[in-house]
Amino acid sequence: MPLDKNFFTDVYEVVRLVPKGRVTTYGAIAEYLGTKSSARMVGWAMNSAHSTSDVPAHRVVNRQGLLTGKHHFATPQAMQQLLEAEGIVVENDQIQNFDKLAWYPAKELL
DNA sequence: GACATGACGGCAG
DNA sequence: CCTGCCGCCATGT
Repeated sequence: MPLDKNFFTDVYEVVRLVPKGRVTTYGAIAEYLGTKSSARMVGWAMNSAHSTSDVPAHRVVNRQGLLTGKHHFATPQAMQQLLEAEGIVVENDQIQNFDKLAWYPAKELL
């Protein structure tokens, strides 16, 4: 069990801090961590987050507000269902009012 | 050890 | 406006 997952841990923490009914993006998290160029790593961290029940990965979407990672959930519907359960409107895997729901740790959590 | 891929994003053409 | 490539780091084959 490598403990060098400080990066991952940071990602989990930020995602966990996302207010209910809000969503964040891979780029936002990456930028907050200083590795904005490595947005992919954030996604990879989410992959690991799958084992962590404390990480609401469903609140993490890409820059377009598109549920790109829904396929990685237990079921492709789980992500959208969870989002809708929080009051977020999702249509065709696309979050509506994404610009309003977007939560940027580097800005909001400033 | 090298090549290909991945829950992304930005820039160039 | 749309398409394509590169960068970034880690993992799998």
